[in-house]
Amino acid sequence: MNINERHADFFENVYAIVRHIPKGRVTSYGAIAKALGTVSSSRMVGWAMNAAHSKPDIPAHRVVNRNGFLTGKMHFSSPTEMEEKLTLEGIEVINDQIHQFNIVFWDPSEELTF
DNA sequence: CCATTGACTTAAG
DNA sequence: CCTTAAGCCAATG
Repeated sequence: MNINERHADFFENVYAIVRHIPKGRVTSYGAIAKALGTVSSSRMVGWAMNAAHSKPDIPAHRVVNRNGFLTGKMHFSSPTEMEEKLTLEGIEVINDQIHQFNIVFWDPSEELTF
């Protein structure tokens, strides 16, 4: 592959996983990064999400940090959009944090059955 | 081109 | 248990 495709591949990988997050479930940046084998590059997952705005069907609202906080809510069209969408999917959000995060958490590894 | 920042996480003190 | 440091790497000034 070309040297220029090296980061794009990572981005596409992130998109693929995020798209596969089941409705009513959430995951974390680190979990995605870990699934890609680059657990230390969890920041790049967040950056990929920022770039994901140009992509359709990317439920970025289902991706939160490892504490279940909606750290990225401010990056949406509306600061409340992320919270609203999660609530509509049956996820309880309290004070910008996902309630029972450990229950609704979705491990990307399950979808690694490519 | 160098410095700073950021939708993160883990480890160490 | 709470606070800091460091690693990560692209983007922006």
